[in-house]
Amino acid sequence: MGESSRIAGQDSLRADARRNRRRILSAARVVFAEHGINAPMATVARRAGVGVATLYRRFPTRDALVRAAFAHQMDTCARALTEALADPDPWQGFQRLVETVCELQREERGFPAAFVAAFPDSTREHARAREQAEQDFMTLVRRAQAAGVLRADFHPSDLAVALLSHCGLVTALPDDRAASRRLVAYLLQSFRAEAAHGALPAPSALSLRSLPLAAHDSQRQRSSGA
Amino acid sequence: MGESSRIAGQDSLRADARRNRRRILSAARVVFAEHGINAPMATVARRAGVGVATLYRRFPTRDALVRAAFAHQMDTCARALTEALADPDPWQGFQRLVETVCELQREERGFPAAFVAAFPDSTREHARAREQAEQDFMTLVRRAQAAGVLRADFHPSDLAVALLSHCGLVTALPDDRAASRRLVAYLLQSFRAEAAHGALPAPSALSLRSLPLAAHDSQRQRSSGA
DNA sequence: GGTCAAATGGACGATGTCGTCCGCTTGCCA
DNA sequence: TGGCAAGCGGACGACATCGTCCATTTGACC
Repeated sequence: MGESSRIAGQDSLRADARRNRRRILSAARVVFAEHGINAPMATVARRAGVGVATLYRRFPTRDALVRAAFAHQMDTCARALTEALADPDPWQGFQRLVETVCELQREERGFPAAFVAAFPDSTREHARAREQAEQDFMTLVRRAQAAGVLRADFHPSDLAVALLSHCGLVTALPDDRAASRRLVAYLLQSFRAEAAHGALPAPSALSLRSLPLAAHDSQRQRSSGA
Repeated sequence: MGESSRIAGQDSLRADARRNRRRILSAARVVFAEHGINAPMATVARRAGVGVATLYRRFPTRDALVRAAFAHQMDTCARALTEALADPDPWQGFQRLVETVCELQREERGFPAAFVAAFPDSTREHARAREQAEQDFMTLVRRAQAAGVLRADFHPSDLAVALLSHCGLVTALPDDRAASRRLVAYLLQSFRAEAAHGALPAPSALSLRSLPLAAHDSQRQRSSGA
C-alpha cells in the first residue's frame, strides 16, 4: 500500500537516462539537505554530474523534484499509518504513528521543508489516497478514544497541529534532536486521556486530507509536446 | 525596563529624516506581513515613498530593518517576562508569559519570521539583557516548581522548544488561530505538574539566552565613514 | 534670505537564478 | 554494424534583487 505506483516514466527510459534520473534524485537529497529545498537547480545538476537541461527534462519544476526526492519518506509516513491501524494496542498504534513521522522529520534533513511544502497539496491524483488516509486516521482516533487511552476531546486536526509544529521546531533547530524528542514526548503525554484536565479551545478546521500521510504516486512525466 | 533604550540615532535626526524613518518602519511592517521578511528592500522603499538609498542609509542590512520593525513586539515579549515574575500566582505568571508571546506570534504577521530570525542572536549589546532575562525566567521556573504547579522535570530550554514549535505552526498556517490556540493549550497542560506521568527524554542543550525575550536596544546608526 | 551639511532618489553595474534552445552523442534494435 | 530517435550538456537571454554613487534638494541655524 505504501508503495509508489508508477504512472509511465522511469521504466520506459533508456538505460543512461534511468541512471541519470537516479543520480539526480540522490544529488537532490544531498543538496536539499545541505542548502534547503530552495538550493539552485544548477547546484543539484552539477552535483549529479549532469547538465541542467537533463534535470529540467526529468523534473520540469522544483516541486516535482522535491516530491520525487522525498517520495520514499512520504511513503514511510503512509506506511506508518497503515501499521498504526494494524497495531492491536490502540495507544501504541497512535503513539508509533506520531513518533515515526516525527523521527523522519528529525533525522532526514530537508524532509521537514518538503513536508510543509507538500502540505496544502491539492493534487488531483492523490485525492483518493488522501481521503483513504483521513478515514484510516479517524478510525485510529475513534478506536483509541473508545479504549479510553486517547483523550475524548482530541480532534483529528490535532495531528496536523502536532506534525506542523514539530516540523517548525526541527526546521529552526535541525541539529537539536533532544528538543524534537522533548516536544514529541510533551505532545504525546498531553494527548493521553489522563492528561485531560481543563477544557481545550475549539479545534482547528484543518482537514487532515492535506497532510502528506497518503500513499502517493511519484511525479508524472510530462509528455514533451509533439 | 521593557523600554527600548536609544543609542544615538533617531532623536538627532533632521525632521524630514525622522519622518522618513517612521514611514519606512511602518511600510516594512506592512510589506513584511504581506510578503514575508524576505520581501525586496525596494518594495519597502516604494511603499514608504522613499528612495532605496534612504532606506539603506537608515537600515544598512535587512536584519537591522527587521529588528527595528518588530522592536515593539520584542519589547512586549520582554515586558511579559517582567510581568510574569511580578505575578503573585506562579502558575498564572508562567502561563501568561507563554500565552502572551504566542498570541503575539499568532496575531502579528511577520513577527514569527522575525522571531526565529532573531533567535540565534549573539549580538554583543544584548548580552547583558539576555543574561538577565535568562535569570528571570529561571527564577520564574523555580518558583513555580517549588509551588508544585509546574512539573519538576520542566527544563528552562523547554520554553524555547514551545515557542519555536509554535512559531513554526503559525508560520505554516498564518490564518489558523484555532490551531495555534490548540497547541498552546496542549503545551501548557503538559507543563503542569499533574501532567507528569512517564519520564521525559533529556532536555535540549538550548540556552535560553538566545531567545528574544530580552529587552533590546533599537538598531544602531553606523557612522558614515569620514 | 543666505549658507551648508544633512538628506534624498533613482540610475546603474554586479550578481545570481531561471528555464530554453540547439548542435552533438549514445544506447538500442534490426 | 549502421541508422536514428532518445538523450545530453552548456551557452545564453531574461529577469530579479542588491547596494552604491552622485547630482540635486531641503531643513536648520544665523
